Amino acid sequence: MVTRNPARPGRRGHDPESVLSIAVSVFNERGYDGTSMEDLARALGVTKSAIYHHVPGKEQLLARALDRALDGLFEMVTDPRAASGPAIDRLEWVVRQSVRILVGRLPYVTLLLRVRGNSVTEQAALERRREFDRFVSHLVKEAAAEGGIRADVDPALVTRLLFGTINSITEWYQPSRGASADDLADTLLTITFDGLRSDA
Amino acid sequence: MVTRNPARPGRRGHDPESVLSIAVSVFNERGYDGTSMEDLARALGVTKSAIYHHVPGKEQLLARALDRALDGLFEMVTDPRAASGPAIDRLEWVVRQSVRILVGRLPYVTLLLRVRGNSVTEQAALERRREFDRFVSHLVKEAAAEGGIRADVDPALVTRLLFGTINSITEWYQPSRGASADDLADTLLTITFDGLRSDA
DNA sequence: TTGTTTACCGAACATTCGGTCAGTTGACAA
DNA sequence: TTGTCAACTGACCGAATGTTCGGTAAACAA
Repeated sequence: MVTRNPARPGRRGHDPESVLSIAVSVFNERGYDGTSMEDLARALGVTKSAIYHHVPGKEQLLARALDRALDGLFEMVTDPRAASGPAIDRLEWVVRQSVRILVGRLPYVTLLLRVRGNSVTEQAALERRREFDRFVSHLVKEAAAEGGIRADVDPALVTRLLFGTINSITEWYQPSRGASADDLADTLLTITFDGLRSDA
Repeated sequence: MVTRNPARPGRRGHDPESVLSIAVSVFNERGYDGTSMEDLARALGVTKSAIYHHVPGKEQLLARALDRALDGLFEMVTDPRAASGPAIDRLEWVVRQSVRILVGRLPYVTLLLRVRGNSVTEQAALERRREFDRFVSHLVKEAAAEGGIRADVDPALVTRLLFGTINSITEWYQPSRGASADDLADTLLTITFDGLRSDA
């Protein structure tokens, strides 16, 4: 049996992992459709054809990246901390955890949020994402029913705006500069749960 | 002098305006780079070459659409209602007005928010958008300095999250179903200014 | 009926696209 | 030194891309 050797023989250079991570960063700069295999090759410092030695093709590159984002989100759905306790507390945990995943897997989540369903790969990712949205939406409804969040706003609308706020982080966040994931989550929860206005 | 006659002679069919509006809706479905001139032709019910009778090319179509969104935003910057009074009130007005423009020019603003700078056209649009962001950012700083919004959060971060929330509306809003622009702005302001939590 | 204006078609264009393949290069182990 | 394995090159393919152009069809005015 051939086990993958970490220090394998042969020429050293790229492997599927490094190709993926560089490809995703280019996808996020120029957009998936706006990125050619030539663009990727240039960013990798190799020829176009070399990419096919590591990865079956462009769309597989996208599929692997999207799975990486979605797998993170679905770990949350099955976590016991999302299943018991007051809904408002579970919602807070899900929000905080979402920010953590978004920051921890920033390039992959960024790519996911820009998918529009142009291929079967993208449509499958969209469907998984919708499933996550339903999970969160249900949680917000519970929090509203338990009186944890204000009763004068539509829970479905709250869900959209709340996760719109979270997802917008991908538009500007840079891991090097700025706050950590936890600090960011703190600020976001303060604003969304207690409001911007002073006093209140 | 030749004035453009509204009921002009000749074969009736598309004009630059109808081409633009249909093109933008296709751009938003498939993404600008993911849309071919064939796609546009199919949506218009004509041949590829017919499009060039109305519009100089694909990129000009994008440029005109982006200007339509940006012109709306900059009308706000020069409005006297954004220049006098307590900063918190001006901020509230700008937020409400932003939602109105976003809803009123939904397809154009949606397109603008997805631009990443792949061409000079896109770069120019990004620069105008950054200028608008600076205007809003300054307003939030004023509101913080005047004590209108809470002092324990970074104004720059507040700006990003606040407009992240607003811009996320483009991800789901459908003019036919759901709330009007003003109702939507009311809910958004309630949540962002007073918070989700009940009581408070 | 004729002339003018506008909208459009169909064929072709140069270029770029994602992808294939046979062969070469370089690092390590034996 | 030789063999092996992975990484890579360069030439190439068919299809799709945005755009051009010469000619045509339809609506209106005269």
